[in-house]
Amino acid sequence: MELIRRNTDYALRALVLMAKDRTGDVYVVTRLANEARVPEDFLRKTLQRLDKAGIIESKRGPKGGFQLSKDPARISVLDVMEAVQGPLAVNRCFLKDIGCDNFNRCELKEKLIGAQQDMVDLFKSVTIRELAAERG
Amino acid sequence: MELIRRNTDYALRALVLMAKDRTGDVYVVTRLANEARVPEDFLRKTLQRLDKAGIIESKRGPKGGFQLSKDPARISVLDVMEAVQGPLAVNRCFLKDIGCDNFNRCELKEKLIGAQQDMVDLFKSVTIRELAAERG
DNA sequence: TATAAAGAGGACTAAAATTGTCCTATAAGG
DNA sequence: CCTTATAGGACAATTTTAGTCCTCTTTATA
Ligand code: FES
Ligand code: FES
Repeated sequence: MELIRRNTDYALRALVLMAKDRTGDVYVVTRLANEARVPEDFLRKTLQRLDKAGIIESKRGPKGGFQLSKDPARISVLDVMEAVQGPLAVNRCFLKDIGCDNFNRCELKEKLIGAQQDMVDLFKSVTIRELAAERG
Repeated sequence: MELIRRNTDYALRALVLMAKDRTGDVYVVTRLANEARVPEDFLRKTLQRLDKAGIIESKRGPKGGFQLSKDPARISVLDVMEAVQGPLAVNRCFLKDIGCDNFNRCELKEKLIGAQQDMVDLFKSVTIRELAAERG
């Protein structure tokens, strides 16, 4: 099983493209999609989520597009994952909007919640800047 | 998104039940399923995978059932996850049987593969014994 | 040896999630 | 006011997950 779904993967690729030349430009989805070889409409919907999460900003109209709204060093892979595919949990029980009627009696959860926190921290520590920095 | 699917969750619960009283008993799926409040047939299929992975052993016939074949301290959550739901990867590209035609040129992979290894190590470090030890 | 109690294994299904596509609306520059 | 771009939602195809069911094999024991 993979942790990163297609849409998150696409989002990461687009963000890296944007982070590479920090000209402050606005990027049109058509171009990002071509360069990342990714379905355009799907990418656009995904970028809209990043916009709502405050990771990028959208501008409509001619000369419009998407633009980073943060320093790439301050955008973590976790931020992107959670913006695109929702909260990251080890077990379904630990998701707020699902929950578990057995939570109080459950004997598995302490250790697993610990592991979940470690995992979250792990992906919080990898940033777009680092991804963009690989091989120049 | 959650890392542990239903079948892995069920498997963990069954393993913890087995680990709790180390009488060396053989456990019938009907009983495990009742105690863990889990669908019996589905649990049986899941336990069959644990058997193939060498984590438990099955015995057919009357007085048959499943039995731990290792010390619970030597069964990690990762072992169970991989036995039940296959290899754990950060990105689809990193799964052997899927792969990626862009792998050589890809600029995202180094950091992400590093994170993947950390994640694997993390779940390798949590054992059934620890899960079973919670609250007596 | 007949019977019954288990798991083995595969076919099948239902439901849910993922991964898209498409159409209309809205915003803004020129 | 025309064109370029995103916004947003409805829709569809595919894949995955989760589960059920049926038949077969193994084995203890009456
Ligand atoms: S928290 Fe739900 S069963 Fe453990
Ligand atoms: S390894 Fe497949 S695109 Fe990065």
